[in-house]
Amino acid sequence: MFSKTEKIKLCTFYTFTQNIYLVPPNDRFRLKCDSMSKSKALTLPEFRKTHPGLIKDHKSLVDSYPRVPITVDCVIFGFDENELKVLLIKSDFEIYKDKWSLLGDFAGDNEDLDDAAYRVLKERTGMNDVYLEQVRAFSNPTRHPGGRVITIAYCSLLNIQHHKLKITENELHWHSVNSIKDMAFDHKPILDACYAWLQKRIQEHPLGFNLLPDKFSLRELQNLYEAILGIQLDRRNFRKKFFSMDFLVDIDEYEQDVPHRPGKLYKFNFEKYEKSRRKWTGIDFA
Amino acid sequence: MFSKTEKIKLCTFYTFTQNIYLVPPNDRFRLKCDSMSKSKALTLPEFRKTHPGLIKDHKSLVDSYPRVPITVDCVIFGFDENELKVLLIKSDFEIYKDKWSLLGDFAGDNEDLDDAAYRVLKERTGMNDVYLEQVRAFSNPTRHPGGRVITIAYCSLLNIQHHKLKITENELHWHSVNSIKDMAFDHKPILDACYAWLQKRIQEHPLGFNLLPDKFSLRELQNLYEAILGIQLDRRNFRKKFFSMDFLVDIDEYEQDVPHRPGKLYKFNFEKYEKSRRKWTGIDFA
DNA sequence: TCAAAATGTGTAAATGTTACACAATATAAT
DNA sequence: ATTATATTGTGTAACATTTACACATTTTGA
Repeated sequence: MFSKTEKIKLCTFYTFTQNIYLVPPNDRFRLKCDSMSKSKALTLPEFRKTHPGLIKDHKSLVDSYPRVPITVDCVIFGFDENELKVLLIKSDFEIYKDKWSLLGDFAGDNEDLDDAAYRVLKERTGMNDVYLEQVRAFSNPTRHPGGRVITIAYCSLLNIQHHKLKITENELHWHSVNSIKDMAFDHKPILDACYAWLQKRIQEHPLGFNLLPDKFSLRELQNLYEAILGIQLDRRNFRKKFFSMDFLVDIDEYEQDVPHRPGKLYKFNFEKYEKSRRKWTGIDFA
Repeated sequence: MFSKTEKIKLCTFYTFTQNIYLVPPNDRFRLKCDSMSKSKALTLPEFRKTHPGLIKDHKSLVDSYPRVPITVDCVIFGFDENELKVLLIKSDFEIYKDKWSLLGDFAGDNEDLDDAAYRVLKERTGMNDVYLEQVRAFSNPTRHPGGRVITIAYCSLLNIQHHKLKITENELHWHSVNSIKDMAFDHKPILDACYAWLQKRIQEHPLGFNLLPDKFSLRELQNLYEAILGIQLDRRNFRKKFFSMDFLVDIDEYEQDVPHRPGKLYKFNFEKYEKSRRKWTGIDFA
């Protein structure tokens, strides 16, 4: 990873450590043995004791594992009217009538979860070149009224204006993230987790560009950051910062149909970014 | 989350954005439709067309989902002899003879994944007050020779010297993280992912204290950071930084049995940290 | 008593962040 | 055409943080 003798700027290190927080071991991360639900199946150590011969047969071991229905749920974010939006669908379930739920589906028998999430995206939006990243698993045994289902949450970012975007089903709607009160299943906490994840991520990685058109003005970029982070930023400092990163390409075009002086349009230079990324010594947010 | 009108220091924001990187949509996050494995089961949209009546019955819907064996795998880190260590076990499987694997077990029928991971920790180490956090799911259909198994990776940090730590099974051993070449299953990439996760995390959160004894010297703390990040840090600046955070409690004790001037010992003040955390406006790495 | 090894401490230079104001440019209304 | 309106585009000084760096002190062990 890093050579032991290589020095890095403490700056980066410090800036992060200064914001350090810790979840005390007795709080969020406490042992939950007391409240643990008991499984009928043998644990692996038990299995090894009771089936000393079987352990070498990995197929029969796997066959002995309990099996759980697995779904993926996609939190699909878009940016429109200076608001962060999320694509939701009217719940299929009677008990969640009038509630909205995330776009999800079960994982196929031999399907990688990333593939399943891409499949959901493709089926629902028609788009196939979309930012997608796994966030985390939600596994509360009572999270689904139809029985035990584990879901893996994915966060997706797309340009709501993209010409390929086709929301055909009329039960699909974009919702302003801040206006959503409750949802079907545990989808509200899942959305919250993905939103918090996004807020953190766009400060470390230039994910935000996935929400914008190919060409964008700095005002749009700033609006995006302000909307997602829920803060206001100084225009001059914002511009200074992004220009100093030197990944914006001036394409010598201007906004059109705005009732004021039009701003310049830029593209994000992925290639340059990728190259310069490798040069960075020091801490690397891989 | 944040009030729209509330201003935050751009400082924090900038420091992060300057290290922004982006995974181009055509690379790591490209659509994988072409390589997708086909599932025999109907997808949810298909199901809704072919079973318009059934959709309201959530139990039969869930029953129609494919079921997958789920495991948790714990990457248990410790710190000893100025090296980051990980607790591994000799593989149970003939085909992985002489290879090491992570500590894992399947998830019980109605067991939350966090509970399953805590259970593994308790069974293997005897400890129950341990830092544990989910990292992510690994779901490659061919990752397990015994058939399709999805695993959720957890990262755990514990004090290797803790009096409650009891490694009873003699097939368990601590390994220097940097010395591990290959492992059973896909456990090496899982370990790598958790190590990268940890490197990032200890710069944002004071997780590192979980690896140290209750009382520690600043030299130990610095050794910890240097070992995990693989870098060297300036001693004076390191001390200055941690003192300025003001979460270290001087307990007026000193190292013993060291062949040189003994250093002062400190504790980490969790409570003070928790309190001051709430005061922070601006970006919050929740 | 001395050598060895580590602890403990402060400051100046460099860098990064913040706060802030006014001219320039386009549209819309008159 | 002229003017009002709205927004873009730009620089600098004060402040805060980070970095680089050296020597006296304390203990052990020879």
